Amino acid sequence: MLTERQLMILKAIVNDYITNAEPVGSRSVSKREDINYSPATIRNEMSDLEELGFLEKPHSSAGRIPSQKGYRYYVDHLLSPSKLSKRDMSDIQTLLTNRFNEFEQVIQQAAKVLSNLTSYTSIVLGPEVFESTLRQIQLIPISDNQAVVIIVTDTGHVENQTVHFPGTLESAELEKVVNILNKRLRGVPLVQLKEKLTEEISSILKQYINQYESTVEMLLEVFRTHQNEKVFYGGKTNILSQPEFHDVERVRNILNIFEEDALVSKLFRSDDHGLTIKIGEENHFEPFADCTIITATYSLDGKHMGTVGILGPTRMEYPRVISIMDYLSKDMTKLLTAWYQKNS
Amino acid sequence: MLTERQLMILKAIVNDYITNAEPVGSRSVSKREDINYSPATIRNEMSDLEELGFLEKPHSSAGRIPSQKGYRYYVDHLLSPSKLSKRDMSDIQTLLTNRFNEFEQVIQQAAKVLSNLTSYTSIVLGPEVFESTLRQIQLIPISDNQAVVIIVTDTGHVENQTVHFPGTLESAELEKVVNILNKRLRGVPLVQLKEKLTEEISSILKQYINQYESTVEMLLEVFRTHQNEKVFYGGKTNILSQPEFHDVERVRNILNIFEEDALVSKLFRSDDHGLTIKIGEENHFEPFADCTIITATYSLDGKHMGTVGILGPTRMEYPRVISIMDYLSKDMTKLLTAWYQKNS
DNA sequence: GTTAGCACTCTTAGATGCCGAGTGCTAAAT
DNA sequence: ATTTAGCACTCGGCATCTAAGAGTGCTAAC
Repeated sequence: MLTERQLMILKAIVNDYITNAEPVGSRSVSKREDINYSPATIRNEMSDLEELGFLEKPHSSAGRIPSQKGYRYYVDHLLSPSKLSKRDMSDIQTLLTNRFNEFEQVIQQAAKVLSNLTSYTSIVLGPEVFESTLRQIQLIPISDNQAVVIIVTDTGHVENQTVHFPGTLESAELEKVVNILNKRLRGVPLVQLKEKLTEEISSILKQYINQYESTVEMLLEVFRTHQNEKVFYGGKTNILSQPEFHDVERVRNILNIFEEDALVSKLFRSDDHGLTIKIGEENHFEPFADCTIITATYSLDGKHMGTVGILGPTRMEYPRVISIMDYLSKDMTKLLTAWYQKNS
Repeated sequence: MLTERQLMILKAIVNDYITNAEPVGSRSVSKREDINYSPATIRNEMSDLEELGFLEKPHSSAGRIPSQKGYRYYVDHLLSPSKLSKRDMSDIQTLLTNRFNEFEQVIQQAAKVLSNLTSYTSIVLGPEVFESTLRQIQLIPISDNQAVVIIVTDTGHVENQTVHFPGTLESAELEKVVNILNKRLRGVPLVQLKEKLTEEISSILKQYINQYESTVEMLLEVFRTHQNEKVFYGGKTNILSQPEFHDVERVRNILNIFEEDALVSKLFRSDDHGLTIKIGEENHFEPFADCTIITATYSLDGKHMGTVGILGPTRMEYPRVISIMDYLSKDMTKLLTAWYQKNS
């Protein structure tokens, strides 16, 4: 168990290191207003804190920096959540009062605001596909042998896809197909579409449609392509302005990750409601060994919808970022609810 | 006018510098098999070439490196186009034999192949909006007050957009609107849609549709949002592996540009048929002051469609990149033509 | 016209030494 | 029993110096 004084010192060191990015020495700790001990006393405590694993030394005659365990303890027990500044709040509000037609625009905006406010990199995941269900499906022929399939989900997400198309299918038949699909598939989760198609629909289609085989094949093709949830970024290169990421090689590794949306989506998805903080190796991902990821979820009727995330150095402005993320994710939930009521 | 020998030397220096990224000295030039002069002679010639502006010295006792003018001369007069290796050709072919439904998939793939083969960053611009015309427009209501508008262009590009929608419009009326639009707007360049709508269509709609005002407004909204041509990237971070871009600040400037598709599209668009090479300041864009951009266009029936581009250091493997770009752009044209014939 | 020779320049890498920040320990002060 | 002052010690960072090496430019000889 840490003593009161050790807590004060640990907190002081983390705060100091977060803002200055430089090892903190005993002298500078002892100079703080709320701490009235001599450097020597601080030194002894720091030595103990190091032994306990909360601090570490870059080298023998430097100050101390927080270890991963130190950050973790700080986040769990020491952190005093900062009040959002008026400015920050109004920035977020501005974003959310913008007119928008598609929910994606909000998500996009959210990513932008988040990275601007924090100067870290933001990642916002759109509604997760496997959660959403089909609201409507449409087939529009655009040439002799091509058609566009439009899928609208219950979350208002619209997706289109061009497919090869049995040219011989007549428009009357086509309409029949669309009607059957809409009747039978409305409300079905996207991930189950394929299954449902083979099990139920295909036999029904057989009754009504001549070209049923090629039609089913086409639909399978549509449903197969696993529609990944979209990923939106803000401030991809912000990480470059952090002093600990001045090494080109390391930066490259991280930037490359952003090119693979599927991977990013896996790394950042969070299913916990509320805030999740993963520090350094807690991410279980080598390139993020000295990064912290903070995620929060936004939801609809208590149903988890998507994730907003921040990627920064472990030396992150935790209090500020946490407040911002909390505020933003809650506002997104509100906005989403309002939007959904209006358009459902 | 440069002498034969000066040409040889200039060429040798550029080639050497391109591969080794280090200033070239007189000794190493004189060691080349095709050059049989002593270092001293080479030195004199190099001194002359410097005076003429084709070479420069990083500092007084280093070798020479090509100046921008030197690269330009090299590209214009000295460059011997390299035969594509079997391997490269087959890589490109593989890409182009992939099945694909949308032309965008080819473009995406092209960007990937291009960056893989060259290890520079590739930028491929999709068909330019202001060139393409409307083939078909569709309106699909998806809720009481929302609809999806689908626009299909003559190039097979499909675009969807969600709009607010006068809820009172009945489906019979809706159909009428769609019919009128398709009849009147087919073949009209996308950029002229707005104009055409206000000048012609709106009065026609007035005759048939009750809710004509809000409908026109909605359509204007759709046509207003300038649908930017899409930009596809390959190897965004490749630039980081070039030794001349090991400075984080400069790299950041360049990477940030990639976040603004509109800007990239402006910088890389090329209207010339064939290959364009812009070296350093020829780009008239400060962050690209030591970059070379090579672009080539792909087309359809001789009509310019889009651009493939490469961004690398001025010290670029010109012969190889040029061959690859030439080959790829021609193949894309071929593929596009075939695809278009099949699907028009 | 070409080249060998040589003095000169300038970068780079290592070595050296010093400064300052910071520690750890001990012994004195509270 | 804490706390603190004092002091020796450590180590990175910085500036200075040196030697090596690569390359040039000039001159004089071929």
